[in-house]
Amino acid sequence: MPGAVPESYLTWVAATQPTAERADALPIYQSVHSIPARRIICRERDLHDAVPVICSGWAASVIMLSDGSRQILCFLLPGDLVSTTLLFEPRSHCLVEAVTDVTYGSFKRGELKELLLQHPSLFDQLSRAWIEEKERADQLIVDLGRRTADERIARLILSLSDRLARRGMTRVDAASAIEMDFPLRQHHVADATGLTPVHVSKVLSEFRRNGLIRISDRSLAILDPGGFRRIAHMR
Amino acid sequence: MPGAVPESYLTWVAATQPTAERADALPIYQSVHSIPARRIICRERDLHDAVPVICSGWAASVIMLSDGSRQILCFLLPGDLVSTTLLFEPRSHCLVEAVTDVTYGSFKRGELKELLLQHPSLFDQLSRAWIEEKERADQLIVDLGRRTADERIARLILSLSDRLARRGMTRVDAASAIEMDFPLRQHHVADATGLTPVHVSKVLSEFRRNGLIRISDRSLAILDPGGFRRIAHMR
DNA sequence: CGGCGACTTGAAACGTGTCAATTAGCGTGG
DNA sequence: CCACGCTAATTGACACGTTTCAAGTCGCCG
Repeated sequence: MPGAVPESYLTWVAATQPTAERADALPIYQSVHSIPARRIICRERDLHDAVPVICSGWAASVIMLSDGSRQILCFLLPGDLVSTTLLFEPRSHCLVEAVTDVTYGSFKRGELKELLLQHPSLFDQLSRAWIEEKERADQLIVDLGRRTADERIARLILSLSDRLARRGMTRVDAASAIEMDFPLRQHHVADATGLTPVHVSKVLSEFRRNGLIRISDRSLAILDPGGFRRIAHMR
Repeated sequence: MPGAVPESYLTWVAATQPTAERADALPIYQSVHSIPARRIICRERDLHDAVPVICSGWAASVIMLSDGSRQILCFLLPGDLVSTTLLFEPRSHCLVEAVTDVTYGSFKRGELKELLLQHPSLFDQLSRAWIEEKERADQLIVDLGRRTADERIARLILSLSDRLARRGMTRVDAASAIEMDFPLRQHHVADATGLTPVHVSKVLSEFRRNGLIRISDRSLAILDPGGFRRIAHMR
């Protein structure tokens, strides 16, 4: 069960339940919650003694500025810990917001900490989550600091499609186009890439005109993965 | 001894040496190294079984792009772990480069991991380092995504001055100007803020013209801390 | 039917990048 | 001692990418 999908919450459960009980009997979760789209899961400076893990749906961690502009730090997909720092301190330093309807489970921090010290495999898994979280943050820094709007947007889409693929949440069709659910509004893309919604619209239109992607009805297809990756990486 | 200076390597030593031995007898370090300015401390994809901690001097972790441009992820000051991810995996995903002459000590990862599990206080200290590293990365994301050149540069300077102040490495003069050593070249500032060296020069000149800062001989003074902070935060 | 949010499109403004010329400082070697 | 070449920094003119502003479409829901 574990292994192939490092970020899956099933993996978390498997690691904390070495007796191989079923994933749907989740005594490790303190509780499971449902949140409708656009609602806030936790506020910055809120205190929580529980660590949320996304079970279904998409969410975003966001930092708000005093002038009303927003920066999305990362999108949270099913299986993601909301933030590894929440394992160590109860205060979240950013807002977590549901993009779609979301369900999430919560670990009690205290219990988790004990388990952590007892189960080396869980410890390793946590380290991997930490490393991955940090590497994504660093990549975003490079994207925002040194890449054009086209590159930023293409890389956001590709990074999401890679993360979804690892969860088995993408389809590849006959023409080898990669298709996935894509619930983000253009303002989400703008907030994540440091651009304006207007410019995001222009870039996506350009991508569409060039036959690179197709977007319809909250789903996105990468029609030319090779060409799209080329746009994403090179200057 | 510990407490007040969370990032100081003295703190690290104190925590790993609860018998209160002197900091200059460092059996915990596998070794201590000296590196001249501009030289590389570790390369991306290098493997290391040791975790470096800066003892003196400034360094930078850098990501290089294929077109030759660079993004600095963070500056490393005395007492900083080069990266908390190195505690968990031997592969560094970015370049670490000495800005000034640097000395650094190395922990053996294996030994450190054992100590970590035995000493809860060391564990807490590590969590704090981790949280701080992540918060700085997230702030940089916001700066690069949502702030102007003036703001980015002012915030870089202020963040460095705050970190130095916590180490007792700043002076405050009669006119309450904050003074510090500032070994960065303008291209370092450019690589850290996602700007070009030319534009950095223009912004710094503007700051100087407005009496906000003074730069001379590798040292920087914030002449008007209030005004400077105002530029840094507000729109 | 009216209103609202998401998206599109075009024109103009603005911030930052690029290019080029110039100066200053510094270590090296003749 | 000076000439040389190097790197760092400065400055101005211009180009380019992105933002801002505005108007307009479309689909959806009350």
